[in-house]
Amino acid sequence: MTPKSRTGPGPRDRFRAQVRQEVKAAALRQLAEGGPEALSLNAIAKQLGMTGPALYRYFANRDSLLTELVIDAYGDLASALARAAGDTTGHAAARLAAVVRAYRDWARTEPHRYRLLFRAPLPGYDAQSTSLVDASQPAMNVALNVASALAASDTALPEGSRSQFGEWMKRHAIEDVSAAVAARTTMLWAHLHGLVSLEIEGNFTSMGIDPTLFYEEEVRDFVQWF
Amino acid sequence: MTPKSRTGPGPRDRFRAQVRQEVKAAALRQLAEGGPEALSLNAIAKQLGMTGPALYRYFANRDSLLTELVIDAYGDLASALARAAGDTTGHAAARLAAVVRAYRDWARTEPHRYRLLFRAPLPGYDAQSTSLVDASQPAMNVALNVASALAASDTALPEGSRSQFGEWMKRHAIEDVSAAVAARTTMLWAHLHGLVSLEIEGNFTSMGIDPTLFYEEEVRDFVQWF
DNA sequence: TGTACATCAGTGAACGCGCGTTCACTGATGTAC
DNA sequence: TGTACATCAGTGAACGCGCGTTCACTGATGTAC
Repeated sequence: MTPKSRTGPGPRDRFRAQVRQEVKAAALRQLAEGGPEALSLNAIAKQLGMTGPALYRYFANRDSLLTELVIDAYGDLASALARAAGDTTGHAAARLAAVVRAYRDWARTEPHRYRLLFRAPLPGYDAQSTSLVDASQPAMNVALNVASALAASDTALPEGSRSQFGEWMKRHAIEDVSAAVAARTTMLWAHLHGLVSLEIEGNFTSMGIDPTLFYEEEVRDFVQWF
Repeated sequence: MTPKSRTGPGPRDRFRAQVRQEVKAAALRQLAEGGPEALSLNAIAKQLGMTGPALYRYFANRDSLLTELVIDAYGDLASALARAAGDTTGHAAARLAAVVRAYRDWARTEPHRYRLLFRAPLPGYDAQSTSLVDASQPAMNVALNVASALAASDTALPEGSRSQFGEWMKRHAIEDVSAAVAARTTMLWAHLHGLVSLEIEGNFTSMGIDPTLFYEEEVRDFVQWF
């Protein structure tokens, strides 16, 4: 039952919201140190000077905390990409390059959150649930829009792919993007994901190689494709 | 102290070797079901009808079992790639395509082992230790050799990359491969890793898209690069 | 060939630890009259 | 403005579980003479 006449959150609500944020911040600190399986409610509580059960006032259980972290991370990534796209003026290719670099930079700055997004974090945790797939959409949309500006006309694409991407776009209400651009952007994303995940796991470092040039090459390849 | 005059393993040695294999097989079964953090010595022992401490007769500890699984997996992947390269006759591009498909197929058949290779499996486990980097080399060599057959002449490559890859090859005693081919093959590998890891985590499935065509495109792109 | 001995696979108990989660409760805080 | 009440954050104990690892031991197996 809500209070008689009240608009906006009361002091208790604000307190709740703030503690929720602190819990999430502590959780991220743990992820940064120990990987997804190191996320422990008891340890988080201890870090905040509370006992374990207190957290159940703020999150239903461990999985919903994890889910919220994933959704936050998707939102954060999308913001970073959108900022890069918006900050850059000039040719669409330059904007795409900025988005690509922003993708890489975000992952390098917060590798633990990147891992949270793109690998099944825990046994039994469904990383492809509808809500999570939806949460990933905004970031993808940034890339799609910039890519669309690069290639107005619909280029060649095998019929199978055309219909598959067409369905996908219809399902996510994506308009003003051709199936060819969607397919090509997905491929770009896969390429970037390959580079980024090898980079943050230290594979290039152990080879003694700086992957920076690879990212620039991606952009050139992408542009030439149309 | 070794027995007086004996060549080859005795019955006890053979028994040991067999149990070791059974332990590893049980471990892989567990990985297939629960992910890397689900690998439990006690659970493995139970599956083999033994008690936990018995495993310490066969492996020093959990980490060395894990390491052995990783090394086995690298060997297995290298075999699969070499088989694909050897089975295919004809133009070098066809052989490369076969290797690419073999890479994908191996990952699809054994996603849990693929994950074991290309992500930091556990907090505190050093996936980039020297022995593991060495173990990964044979698989890379298969790709390098096939790629080399495709492009004999040394094409353009930024100076920074040229020297970095030159050093890398010197360190791993890789000969008859140009720095440009090494760089390009590394890029191909990163691309494939991106596709494969998204595929085995279910990202394409959740998009309703069959990534098969993407792999074929990789090969075409690679060949055209020279 | 038979017997004594060394080897070593496997057990069972124990150590110390951490996990997520539930439950009944205390005590402070904000709210309504 | 003051008092009674409802709300609800947080505690502490408990449940049941699993983990890796050590240790002293039993008992079977292979080996040497």
